[in-house]
Amino acid sequence: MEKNLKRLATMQRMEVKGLELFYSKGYSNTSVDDILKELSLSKGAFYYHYESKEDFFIQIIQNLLVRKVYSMLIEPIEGHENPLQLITNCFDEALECAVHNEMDYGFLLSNFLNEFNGRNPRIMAPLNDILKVWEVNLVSAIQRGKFNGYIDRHVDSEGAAVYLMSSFIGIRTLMVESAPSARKYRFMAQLRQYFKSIEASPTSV
Amino acid sequence: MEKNLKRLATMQRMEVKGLELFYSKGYSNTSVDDILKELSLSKGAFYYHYESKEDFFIQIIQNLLVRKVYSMLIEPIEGHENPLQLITNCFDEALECAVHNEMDYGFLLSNFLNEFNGRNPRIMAPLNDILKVWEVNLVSAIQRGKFNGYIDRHVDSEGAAVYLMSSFIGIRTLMVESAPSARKYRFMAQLRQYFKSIEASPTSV
DNA sequence: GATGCAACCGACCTGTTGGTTGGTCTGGTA
DNA sequence: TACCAGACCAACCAACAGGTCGGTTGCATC
Repeated sequence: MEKNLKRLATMQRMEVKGLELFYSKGYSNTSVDDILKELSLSKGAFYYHYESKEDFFIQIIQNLLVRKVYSMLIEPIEGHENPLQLITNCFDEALECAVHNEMDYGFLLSNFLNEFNGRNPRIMAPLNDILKVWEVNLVSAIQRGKFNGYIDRHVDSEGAAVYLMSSFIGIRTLMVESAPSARKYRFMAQLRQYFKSIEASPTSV
Repeated sequence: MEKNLKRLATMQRMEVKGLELFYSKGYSNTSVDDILKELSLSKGAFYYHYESKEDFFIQIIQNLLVRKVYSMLIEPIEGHENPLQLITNCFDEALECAVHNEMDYGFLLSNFLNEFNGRNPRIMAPLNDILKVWEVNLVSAIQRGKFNGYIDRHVDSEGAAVYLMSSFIGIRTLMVESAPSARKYRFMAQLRQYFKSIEASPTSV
C-alpha cells in the first residue's frame, strides 16, 4: 500500500508539471525531458510509469483536465436558480481568472482542441468527451431555465449551448494578447444582451 | 525582370505549399523538409530565399494569410447595405465553406493564434495586425449600421465586434470534429437571435 | 565562347527528440 | 541476513530538426 502511494505520488507530480508545461508551451513543443528536468527525474522513471508521451498526455486529460473544466465551467451552473444568471457568473469568474493570470495562454481545453483537431484521433477522443459533457450540461441548464420560466420556451437549447461554447472559446483566444480586461468587459456586456433576447418575457408571443 | 519573375514564382510555390502544410499539421509539426519534399526542391533553395523557418512563416502570413482573411471576412461586409445582413451572409458563407471542406482543421487565423499566443511575439505581431483589421472593419460596419438606422444606436460597436469575432473563432474550433453542419445551423440561428436584439426597433427607448 | 551571377543542389553539422536498456537503490519479507 | 520486486537512474540509440556551405547549373551579357 505504501508502495502504491509512492507510485501515485510520482505520477501525480509528473502529470501536474506536464499539464503546466503542455499548457504554456504546447504539447509538441514540450519534450519529455523538459518535464523530467524540472522534477529531477530520469527518462527511466517516466517510461516505467507511462507507455509513451501520448499515453501520458491522455492520462493528464482524464485525470486533471476533466476536473479543471468541470469545476470551472460545469459545476457552477448546476444550481436551480436562473441559469442565465448562473452562466453569466460562471463565465465572468472564469474570464476574470484569465485576466489576472499573467501566465495566460488561453483556454486550456481549446488550446489542446486546436492543437489536435483533425490530426490526432486518440487524443481528440477524451477532449471531445469533455466538450460533450460541457455541452450536455449547458443544454440541460437551459432546458431547466425554460421549464422554470426563466428562458423563453421557443429557444433552441442545443443552439444556445453551441453559441455559448463558441463565444467562450473565442473570447479566451482573443484575451491572451491584447487588452484582456477590456475585451472581457465588452464580451460580458454583449453576452447579457444576448441573454436578454432569449429570456422569458411577458410580451413574448 | 525575367529573373525576378522566376524568383517570385519559386517563392510563391514554397509559400503556398507551406501554408497548406502549416495549416494541416501545425507550424511546429511541419518541417522545412516536408515542404521541400513535396515541391522537389532542396534545402539550399529554401535558405537562399528565406533567412529562417520563422521568417518564412511571417512572409506567408503577410503575403497569403492577410489576403485570405481579407477576402473571406472583411471585403464581404464593406458594402452599404444592412451590416447585420452582410455579416450574417459573410459568416454563413465562411462556415458553409468549412462544412464542405473535408480537409478542415479549423479557422486558419485562429489556429495560428492558438499556436503562438503568448509564446512567439515576432509571429504574433502580424497575426494581431490581421485581427485588428478585422476588428476595426467590424466596428465601422456596425457604426455605419447605427448611422443608417439598421442598428440600435445604444449598441456598443466595439463590444459587438469582439463578441462576433469570439463566436466565429469558437464555432470554427467546434466545427472541426463533430457535426459541423448541425453546429453551423444552430450557430447561425443564435447569431440571428443576437442580431435581432441589437437591431434598431421602433419600440426602443 | 568566356564571364558573371542568380538559382539551386545535397552532403554535412549540431542539437534535440521519443524511446530503450542494463544496472542500482531501497524497503519490506522470510 | 539474504532476497526480491517496485522505483528509479543514466548512458545510449536512431531519427529527425533547422541551418550551413562548397559546389553545380543555366541563362544573359559582352
